[in-house]
Order: sequence, then C-alpha cells, then structure tokens
Amino acid sequence: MSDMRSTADAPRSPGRPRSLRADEAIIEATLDLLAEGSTIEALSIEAIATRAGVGKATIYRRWAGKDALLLDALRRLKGVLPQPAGHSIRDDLVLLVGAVGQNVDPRAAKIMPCLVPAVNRSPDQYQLYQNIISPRRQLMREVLRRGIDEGVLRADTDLEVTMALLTGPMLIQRVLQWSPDLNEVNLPERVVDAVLEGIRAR
Amino acid sequence: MSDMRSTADAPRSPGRPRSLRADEAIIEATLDLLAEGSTIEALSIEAIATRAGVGKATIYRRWAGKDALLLDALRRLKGVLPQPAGHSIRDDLVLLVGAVGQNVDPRAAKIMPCLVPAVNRSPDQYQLYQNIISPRRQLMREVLRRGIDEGVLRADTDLEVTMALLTGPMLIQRVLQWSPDLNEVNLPERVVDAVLEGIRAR
DNA sequence: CACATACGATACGGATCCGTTCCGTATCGT
DNA sequence: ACGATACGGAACGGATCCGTATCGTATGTG
Repeated sequence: MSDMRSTADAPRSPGRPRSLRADEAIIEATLDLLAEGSTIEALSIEAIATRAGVGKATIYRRWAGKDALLLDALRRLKGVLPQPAGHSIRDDLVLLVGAVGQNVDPRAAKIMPCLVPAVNRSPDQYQLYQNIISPRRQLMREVLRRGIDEGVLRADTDLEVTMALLTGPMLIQRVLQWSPDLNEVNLPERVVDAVLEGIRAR
Repeated sequence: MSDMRSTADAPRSPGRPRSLRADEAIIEATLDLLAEGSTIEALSIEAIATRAGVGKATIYRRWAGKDALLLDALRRLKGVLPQPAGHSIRDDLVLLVGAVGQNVDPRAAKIMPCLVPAVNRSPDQYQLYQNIISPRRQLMREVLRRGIDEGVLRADTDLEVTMALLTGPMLIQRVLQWSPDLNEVNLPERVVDAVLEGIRAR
C-alpha cells in the first residue's frame, strides 16, 4: 500500500537517513489543508510541500503521488474506539451514537465531507472508509446483541437496520447539517430514546 | 441570481436571438458530466462546452462563471414532490422515505455525493440545498402531524428528530453506501416500521 | 439590402499544478 | 576524510484550465 519505508527496519543504510520530522510535517500539512476546506482534488502537492516547509522532491521520495499520500494521511484519522461501559444498553448506545463521525482528531469532522465524493469513486478510498467504520459498527452490533440477550431489546430486532437508524441521523447532521433545527449536542440521546421506544401510540 | 435573460420577455432585440438549443445543451452537458462522476471543481467550462457542442464564448455570454452555471443547472434537479395518498400514515411515510435522494432525474442520485463538500463551503449552495429539501421536509412533517392528530402517533413525538430518524438511514445508504449489508429496496419499509414500533422489548 | 447580434471555432496570455532534475548543503556509516 | 543519501529550494517542460478576443458564418429586424 504505502511507499513509506523510511522508518521501517533497515539495518543498513549507506547515506543520510530520512527525516522523521519531514514525514510528520507532510502528513500534518495534508490533514490541515483538508480540514481547512480543501477538497481532495483541489489539494496540490505544491501546497502541501509549502505548508510542511518541505521540498516537493522530499514528498515524491516517499510517496508515488497524491493518492498514496492521501491514503496514508487518512489512516491517521482512524482514532480510538469508544469504550462502552457495559452497564446500561441505552447509555452505551448514546455513547456510540455520539461518537459517530467523531474522533480524537478534531479535524476529522471537517475532513469527512470532503471525502464523500472520493469514497464513491475510488475503491481504495471506499475500502479505507469501510476499514475505519466497520470496527465501530461491530461495537454497536455487540451492544445491540447484548441488549437482546438481556431481554432489553426485542429478539426479532434487525441489527443492520437498527444500526443505520442510530447512525444515519447523526451522520447527516454532522456531515450535511441536514436540518438547522436539530441540536447536535442532545441528538444522540434523543435518537437512542426514539429508536428504543418507537413513535406509535399505545 | 442567474444571468439568463435569453428567453425572457424582450420585445425588441436587434440582432440574432440566442439559441434555446444552446441553453438546453449547456445545462444538460453540465448535469451529464456531474453524473458521470466529475466533482464540482474538476468540472471545467471547456469540457462542458465540448460536450455541449458549443463554443466557450456561448457559455460566457450567458453565465458569469462556473458557479452561476452550476447553480442554474442544479436547480433543474429539484424534481417534483411525491404525493402521499393520505390513507395510511405508515404507507405515506414509506413513500416519503423511499423518495429521499430520489428525483425524476436519475442523474440526481449520482450527483448528490459530489455536492456534499460544496454544500459545506458555499452559502449559495447550502441555500440551494435547503431550498430543495425543505418542501420535502415540510411534507413529511405534515404527515407526522396528521399521525398525531389521528392518534396513530404519540402526541409528544419530536417531529424534527423523527424526520432525521426516517431520512438519515436512507441518505447515508444512498449517498455513502454506508453498509454493504443493507438492501436499498426494502429499506424504507424497514426503517418506517422500526421507527414506528421501536426496538425495546415489551 | 443593411445592420445587429449570436453562433462554433480557434487562439491567446496568464495562472496553476504535475513530476523531474539539478543545485549547494546537511547528516549518516565506514 | 569519504561516499552515499537526504535535505530545502529553485527551475524546468508539459499539461490543463481560465476568461477574453477575434475569426468567418448564420439568423434575426427594419
């Protein structure tokens, strides 16, 4: 995948080793520019190099081109998985729903919309996207299954649809600002409660 | 907004009138290129002109630049509102949920993802987006309110959250292909039923 | 017919970016 | 010290696109 072998195990290297600072600066510059609103194709190697305080050659020495660099940079955004407490199904779901589109890196939320077109066009990017979200999906699936086992949720609950039900509202609001009338802060709670109780009168 | 005055009421026009075919061809070429996967900024006036079989000057005679042309072209995608039958609340919701991200123009579904970054960056585009979806939101809101009036839905239902609950899953699946395990065809039904009944055991 | 304007086509100068190549310098192993 | 490699910086040829201008031609009005 990556052409980055600069930091790998290389017992012998005749000349000057590659700068770790440069590696870091290039990746950081890439993410910064994306977070500032640059779309993927508006992003230029020259801009990245300037922002990183690095020569273009230094970038091309490490990556084959923009795509390879981008894949490496985006991997950095994966972040850590949230940790459900395991006591209350509802609270665990609220935690997971609140974590949708959230990461340790605050730039992630701003970068995500810029990737939507790419995800649909490039199989590599789609794969990367699925790699990032599938552990989170798995986590939510386990909480739901636990809910069924504990008898809190109905046994015939469709897990995949339920996950889309929990994730969708959060995602369209964070990525699209779908409705100006929704409060992003308490949305996770409201979504989870609505999904749990349903809206049919009874 | 638009510089298109070619077809407007112009009682006197000394020279040769503007070609209506050119107007149409330019708009169609723009939508075609977007539907084929070109993102907004990858879209070039030159490509549009070539595709439309038109000189660049013919485009610049009508629009000030790419942005103005795009706004006019996207307005074409608005499509017609779905018409709820008004009998069953559930069936009306299934219809509306199924219409999320759907239009008379089949290109709309492919174009939408390309617009996500622009919607977050350009106030004009965000406004256009809201103008397109707000009538549909209103329609759904009315159906939900009818449900409350008829006693089918609980009186304390939060309409805005419910609409996000119904729309979100459809949108992330159509735009992002969020989960490979979801069937887009019966998703509207499943979503509506899940939202109606909830998943809590009782 | 004369006139005004639009048409498609082509060319232009300017800008941006690509990926490569070359500087002179810096930093490693031997 | 020396060879090897990396560094930041600068320049390159080629490509694409912008927005404008200018062809000769087509199509309207009076």
